[in-house]
This record gives sequence, C-alpha cells and structure tokens, in this order.
Amino acid sequence: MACAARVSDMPACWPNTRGFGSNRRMLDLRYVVEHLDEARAALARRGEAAAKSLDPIAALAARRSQVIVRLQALREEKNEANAAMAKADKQSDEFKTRREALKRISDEIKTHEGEERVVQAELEAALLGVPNMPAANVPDGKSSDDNKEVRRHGEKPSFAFTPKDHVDLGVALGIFDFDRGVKLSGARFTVLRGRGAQLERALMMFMLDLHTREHGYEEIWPPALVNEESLRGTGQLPKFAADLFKIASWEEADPKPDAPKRDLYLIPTAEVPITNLHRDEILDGDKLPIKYTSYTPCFRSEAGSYGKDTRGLIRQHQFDKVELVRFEKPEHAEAAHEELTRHAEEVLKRLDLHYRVMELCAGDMGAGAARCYDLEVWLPGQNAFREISSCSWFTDYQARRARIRYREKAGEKPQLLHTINGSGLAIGRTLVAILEQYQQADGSVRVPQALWPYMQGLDESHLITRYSSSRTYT
RNA sequence: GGAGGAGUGGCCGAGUGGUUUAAGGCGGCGGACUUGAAAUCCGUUGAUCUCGCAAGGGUUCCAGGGGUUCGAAUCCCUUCUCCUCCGCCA
Repeated sequence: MACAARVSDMPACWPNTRGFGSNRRMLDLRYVVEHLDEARAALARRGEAAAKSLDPIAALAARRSQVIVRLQALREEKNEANAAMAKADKQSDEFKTRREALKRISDEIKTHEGEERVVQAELEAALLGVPNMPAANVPDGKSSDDNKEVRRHGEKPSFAFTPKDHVDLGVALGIFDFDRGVKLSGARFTVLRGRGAQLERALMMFMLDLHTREHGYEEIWPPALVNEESLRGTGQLPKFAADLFKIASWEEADPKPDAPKRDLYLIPTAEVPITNLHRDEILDGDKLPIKYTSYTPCFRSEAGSYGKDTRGLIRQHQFDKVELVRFEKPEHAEAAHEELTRHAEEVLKRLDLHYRVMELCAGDMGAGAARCYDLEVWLPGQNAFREISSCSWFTDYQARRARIRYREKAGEKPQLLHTINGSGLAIGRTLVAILEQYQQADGSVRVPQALWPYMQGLDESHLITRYSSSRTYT
C-alpha cells in the first residue's frame, strides 16, 4: 500500500533479517561494520557527537571476531580430544598424555574466554551509546527551530478579554493546590482537588475508552516500578539515568554479599513497561500488529531543567499519561506510525482543541527515533504551542535492544519487529489546554462536550465555577 | 518473616561426572493411506555466534552468575524465580 513504496527511503539496514548477537545492540553490528561510511553519514544528520559515537566500533568488532574464531577452533579441538578420552583406557599412558594436552587447551580456552568477555563488554557499551539513524526523508536541522509543521487543526480561540494562564485560572477556581503539593513532596508536585481531580480522571477514562473502543488498542495496567533491563530495552539507560527516579533497592538495608544489583526505577512513561512486555520473546507473525494502550503515572526527575516551566502544571515530577504502543512488521511500520499519530490527534479533535503537528528534524529527535511527530496544543495563556504528545517510530532500535522478534511462518527465521509509540495524551497538559482554551470572561471554564459523560454533577451550563468546583458531584 | 520443595527444548518429562552431538511423549510441520476427515504409519522440528561465493561445516545454550575437573545438565558456592505450609498484611 502507501507505505510499501516509501520503505525504500530507509537505510539499508532496516530489513533486519540479521540476528542480534550475544550482546545488545541498537544498530546492527554487521551493518555498521560493512557500511561504516553510510552509517556515519546518516548519524551525522543528528550532529557530530552522534557520528563520532561510531568511531570505536570497527576496531572493537575486528578484535571481537578474531577472538571468537580462535576460541571456536580451540573448543572444537577440545571436544574432539574429549571424545577420544572417553573411550581410552584410563590406566594407559596414552590417557595421561592426552590429559596433559587437554589441560593446556582448557587453559588457553579460559584465557580467550576472558578476552572475549572484555571485548564483548566494550563493544556493547559502545553500541549502546549510538543513536538510531534518522529515516531518509526526515528533514535536516539542528534544533526545534528546524522542525516542520505538517498540519494544523482548528483555530486559535479568540477572547473578548485577556486570557489567563492555567495557573491563575486553576488557583482561582480552587482546583489546583500548588502550595500543599510543595508541602507534601516539594517543587514540581501538585495537588488537584474537586473538579480538577475529577477532570484528570475524566480525561484518563475518555482517552482509554476512545483508544480501546474505537481504535482497537488493548488496555494494559503495568507496574510503575521497573528494573534496569527494562529501561535498557527502551533506551532510557544507560544514557539518560539522570532523568529517572531511582528507588533504593531493598538489599541496601540488608545487603547480601553476592547479590546482583536490584535497583528499581519509577517509570518515566508507560512506554517502558509496555514495550518490555514482549522483551525476549518471539511472537507469531499472525499476532501482529499488537496495539496496546495504557494509563500510568509517570515520574521524571528533569535534572538540568531547573528554571524551565517552573510555573504551573507543564513540567511536573509526577504526571499522568495515556500511552499508545504498537508492535509492527517492518513493512507496515511506517503506515502504522502515521495511524498512531492520527489516533493521538483524535483525542485533541474530540476535545475540540486547537493544535498543530510538527515533524521533528534529524537534530531534534530522541536517540531511539527514526522519525517523530510532536503534537503541539495551543495555550492562550502562554501565547504558544506546547508539546502534548510525541509519536515515534523506532524501527528495530528498541526491538534489538530488548530482543523482541517475530516469526513470519512456522519454520522461518525470527526477525526483529518495529516498535512505535506516542502519548495519547499527556493528561496534565491536556487539562492545562482545556482550562486555557475553554476559559470564560468570569474565570469559569466550560467542559468540552466529549467529557460530559465523565463529569457527573455538572449543570446545564457545563461550567466549572469557583462555586461548583469543590462540591460533591452527585 | 519462618520451614520445606522445585526450576531440563513450544509443552510434559527421563537423565547424579565421559557413545547425551539431551531419551521418550505431546504439540507443530511435511508425507503415505483416505472421496474427505479421524485413526494409523514414516520423516522432520529450537535459539545463538562464527567460517564459507555456495553447498555445507563448527561454537555456545539444561533458570542466571561463579567455581571444582582433562571433561559438568549431573559435584560445590551464590543469586533469582515458582510451588506448599505457617505468620503478618490491603
């Protein structure tokens, strides 16, 4: 269909019929080694650092295969000698001679195994730091200034008064309690109350209902704490540890001597647990595509962002989000990415919110994405569009790291699938957009019609007012 | 938290130091028989890395890691997971 014609735009590694080796990789090692210049050129579109991340790869790969070839030859020799030993008379001189010889081979094998481990670890570390290659038709550019507007929905609401921002509106309505959020937890934590809390819940249910009933996604309720391996699978670790909240492991209170580290992390997005549902699995081809939607709280430490968006709900350490995640065959992935983006947009359309769709340029995309659309909603209080969803096509980048594969037919080789995800949507920011776009001259806020079924207790005016905001909903 | 038990291929399950390159069964796939199906019979059956233009070789994998040994699914240490019982808890 439409997508098939454009698959040829992608770099040659996408057919991904290769395996992934005993180490984790994000880019296929063989592809990188055999097409080093091509890979470097593709990564250079992200910036110099991305291209440079490839530098150590070729030499390490050569060292690795050298060690492996020697090691395998030694093992073969050992296996043959062993078989002979099994048959030999254990009292004979021949047996003793063979035992000496085998001892030497074994020692050499151990030496090489040590070497293999070292090289493998170095190579893995190097590969984990390499970002994904942008799809060929992603626009060039260095920063968000170079992103391309793809389309726009609705119009900026016009006000006969000066619109307020969501902070002024929410505080006046009594639905945001920033001070008590600080008291309980600190900066960037907020308490919602009354109609504010109800609106948050209404949005969550509205979004889940839309995606499960009309868009065909299965609802998932995952853990909010995950292990390190899960975060590696989706690419948050090892590079972005600073953005995560890490929970002290229980062994820390009662350490066991040889226990492996069991750190847990609060999920920064449902993408992590949902994508990792199928980590280390080989799925039947006829089960694809798999479409999941999930509501979770999300936790971000936002290290290094101090001073940015300190006011209001825009940037919180804890926020709610409904996520969309898809597992796709490579040949359907590009079209699926477009469709998922439309599914996220549908939430904004039903809420009748003005927004635009931006295609990110090569320099502005997240490390795992090959293509990415951001949905930006209009915030009259800021007189600006702000990101409310980010819809990414990861090609096989996450699938390789998390070892998620599928088998087209029984008997065929497993191959890596493609993952796609996007917010559908960030609930706090949706709430912000509703307050700002639906505000009235008197500071009350009209509730979008799509949410009426979820907002018990509203009168015919469908307004959230200071008077009604904290009353019971009956 | 306490006391026991157990982790083997898609599933069940045998295997306590060297013809195990993991028996046998189920399931799957292919074939024979059949008008078709069932039943029966025969064959086949995973992942991984690597050498090779290819045909085809070889390596690794018995929950994970480490150790003993010429040699480990098998012995030792350790971690994880699951099950049973007791206690506690929403």
